Amino acid sequence: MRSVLDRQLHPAESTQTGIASRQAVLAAAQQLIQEQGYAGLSMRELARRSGLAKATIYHHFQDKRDVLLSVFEHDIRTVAERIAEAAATPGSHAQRLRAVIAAYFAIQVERRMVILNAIRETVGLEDQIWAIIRAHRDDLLRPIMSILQDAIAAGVARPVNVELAVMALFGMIHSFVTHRLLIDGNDFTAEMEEFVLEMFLHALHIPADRSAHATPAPVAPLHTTDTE
Amino acid sequence: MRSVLDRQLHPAESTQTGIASRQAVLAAAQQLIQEQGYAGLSMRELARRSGLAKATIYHHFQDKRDVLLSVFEHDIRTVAERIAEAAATPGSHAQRLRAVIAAYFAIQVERRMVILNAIRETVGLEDQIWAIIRAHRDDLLRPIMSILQDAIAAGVARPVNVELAVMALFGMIHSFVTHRLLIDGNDFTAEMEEFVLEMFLHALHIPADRSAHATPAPVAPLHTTDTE
Amino acid sequence: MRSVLDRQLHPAESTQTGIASRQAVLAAAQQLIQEQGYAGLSMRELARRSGLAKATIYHHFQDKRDVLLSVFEHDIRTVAERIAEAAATPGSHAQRLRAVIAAYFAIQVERRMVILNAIRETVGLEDQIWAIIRAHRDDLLRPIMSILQDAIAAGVARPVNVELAVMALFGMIHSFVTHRLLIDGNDFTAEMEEFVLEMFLHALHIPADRSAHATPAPVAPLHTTDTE
Amino acid sequence: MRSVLDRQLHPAESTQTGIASRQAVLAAAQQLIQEQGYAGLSMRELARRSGLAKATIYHHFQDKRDVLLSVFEHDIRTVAERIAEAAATPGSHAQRLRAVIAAYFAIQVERRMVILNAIRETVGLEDQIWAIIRAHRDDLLRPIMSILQDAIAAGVARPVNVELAVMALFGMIHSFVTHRLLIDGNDFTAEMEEFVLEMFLHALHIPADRSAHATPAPVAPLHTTDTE
DNA sequence: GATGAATGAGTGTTCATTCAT
DNA sequence: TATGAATGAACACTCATTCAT
Repeated sequence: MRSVLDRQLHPAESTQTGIASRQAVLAAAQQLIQEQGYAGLSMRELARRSGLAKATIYHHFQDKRDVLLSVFEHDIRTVAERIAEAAATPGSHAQRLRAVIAAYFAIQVERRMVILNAIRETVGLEDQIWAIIRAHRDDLLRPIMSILQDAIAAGVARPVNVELAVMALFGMIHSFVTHRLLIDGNDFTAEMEEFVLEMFLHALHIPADRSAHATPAPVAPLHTTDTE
Repeated sequence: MRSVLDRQLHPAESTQTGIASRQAVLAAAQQLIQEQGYAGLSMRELARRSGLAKATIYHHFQDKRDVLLSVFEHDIRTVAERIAEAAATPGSHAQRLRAVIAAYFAIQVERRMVILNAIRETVGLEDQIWAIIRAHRDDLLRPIMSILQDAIAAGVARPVNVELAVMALFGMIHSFVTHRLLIDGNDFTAEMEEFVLEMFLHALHIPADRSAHATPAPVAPLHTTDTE
Repeated sequence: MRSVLDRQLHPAESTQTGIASRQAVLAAAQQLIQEQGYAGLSMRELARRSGLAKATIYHHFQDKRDVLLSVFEHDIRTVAERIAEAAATPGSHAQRLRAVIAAYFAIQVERRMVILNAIRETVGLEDQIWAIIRAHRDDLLRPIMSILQDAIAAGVARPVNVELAVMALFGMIHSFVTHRLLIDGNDFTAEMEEFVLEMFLHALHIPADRSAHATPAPVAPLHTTDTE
Repeated sequence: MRSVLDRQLHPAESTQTGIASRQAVLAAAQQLIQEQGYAGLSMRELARRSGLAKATIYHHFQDKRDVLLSVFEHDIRTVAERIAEAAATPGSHAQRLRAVIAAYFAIQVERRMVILNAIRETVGLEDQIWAIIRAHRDDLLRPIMSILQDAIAAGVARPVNVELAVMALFGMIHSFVTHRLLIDGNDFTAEMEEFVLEMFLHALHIPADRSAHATPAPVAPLHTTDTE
């Protein structure tokens, strides 16, 4: 009966099968949310997909909210990891930003869902979701903010509010991802990545570094347990 | 029974009271969506708020989808009008962009809903919503694209894909609006508007024009019929 | 959608079929409660018995609480009527008390449920049930209290707190009814009635009047609409 | 797995902790029933309160029915003890009746539940509950019946069916307790006790004995194991 | 144009109980 | 003795929609 709201339990106490069931639910939930949005997450369907009885889900999670929050937290954490990884790419500021942008693009497209923007669906849940977001927002933004701070300190970028700059960067990416997923459908990812990078570099006066394209870290599918 | 999908009917056939009822439904729907998101739009509540019986709503709309689509179309049209209005502000390119940004910010905040991003909630409706968006996307983007094209033609801005640039601009704004509405709550609108404008101008190499702040067109509440 | 909590609607507005359905639900509910107690009143079963769909019940009643309260109020009102009727029997004080006792015995046995005592089952409902009980308690007690006041004024009975005396009378009857219904099963009603009357008359020093047995008013089944 | 229905097991087989667990369950059950009525006794909550796992309860009791019946039997036994104790008060018949009435009042109020009347909630359980009641009814009634028989034999009371008389007495008390607990809330216990005693004495023509108020035996909380 | 009545399918959640360990 | 895991059946209630009037 581990839950997002109940973290004091040590994770090793659960039996092997117990953990497996719990993760089966989370995996099914993640998949359902990707396919049908938050509103599409019905406990009935979740039970069907996870291969468990409805009542069994309630053995592992307090309620639907708890499932949702667990998925949400796991996801935001995974995204933060991916971004941090990409930001750690060696190379020039431009190269590192390119890697970050590519990674974030990849994650968003891969999941058909934009975490930060998808919040709006979850009206009655907002209070608890805020807490999770506030707790992880820094992890999400910090690696990129660091790059910008470095660049500014090095005199390579003009001085700006780096937090706002990163938010602006995320916004641009969201916009293109949404467009690609919902409107156009064609894959102009490479082109869009290039455009976003260029806009961002120009906005901050960072010189483009076209000598070599940084190879973005390969993006593993979410909810794989091997990286945890 | 006029509906979005049923436009061949001539508009004069409805009685005075008929039109009034239809608009009462639309107004109630718009209000409900703002308050509770798309998922919060239940026919029961819609009936209660509009003062009509549930069955009566089905006289004016084919089904819930039809109500949703009607609201959606009306809204996107209103937003397009506001943007066009703001883009028509006389002044330098920078001033006009400032007006556009301010207007878009105002609309989004005013409604607690970001149209383009909110689409994701409406899985299953997407097909029909796409049609509406595709039909109106140009109206939304064109006025701002024009400004950029002018600026580029005048040698004031560097040459870029103007469509992508406008999408990037919208994305940045969405990002800040979301943050303000859901995470922070404090009103840093002025600061954020300034930041977005500055980022965008720098990204396009458009010289800032601080001689005078363009006064954005006053934003009327949506769903007022007087402007139609 | 008339409900206990929603009395301002004028009763004539409902259609004939609407009223019929509402009463079918109330009748089924009354029957179920008799058979299985308050806890046995499931909406599922209520739908089955009343021949309506579950959702239809919610068209006529706000929720289960509303059904329960409606039945409860109707019942307590009916009991009050029966008692008032019996108390109006012409004859000596002893005769009238005998009539009242017989009537109350009959009602309780007929229904397998003792209203005033059965309250205890309805823990979470108590607040609203209290309101109904307080509103009707006087109607229940007053007719019998009148008999006692008359008897006291006439010097026939010793002076006592008549309200407490009537409560004591009800308590004795409940005790015997419970015993008969749940423990013994045999019908000693006549004997028990006689015993209760005798105890009560002695307790108040009212001389027994054995000249003629008052014929108790015939007890019609509850929930018949002809008396409303 | 000792249970009410399974008495052939020799009591010494249980370990010390086993007995403790069993009684923890009974104590929690008793408390839950007091607070929420019979319907409020859920195995889940029972597990939580008793500090045991749900499955463990099934080691000590066959099923929920068994728990209920065990509590019920323990309670009725305790009540019988208290009454016998009070009836053994030395003094006149009136004094002993006063002691009995006070004791019974105290028990009922203390528990917010009237055993004999509360049965009605437990439809479907009735068959087994009857058995318990029949087995203990005599223990409950006999001490008071004895007082009356003494009084009649001594020519102090008029001759009546003493069993019915005691049932009538219990009924009066239940009525006042119910009223106090559910309707009025104020504590008129002393006044009500006096009234009941007076009614009963008059009903049986037992002379009141106001020389000294018998001090009722102090009422210990139920489910204490020290008195067993 | 308007509505009360009605409904099947679905919502999330709790129930008492079983079983392998 | 003890328990985590699991479950089918039930729970009260809401959904968007239809239809006769």
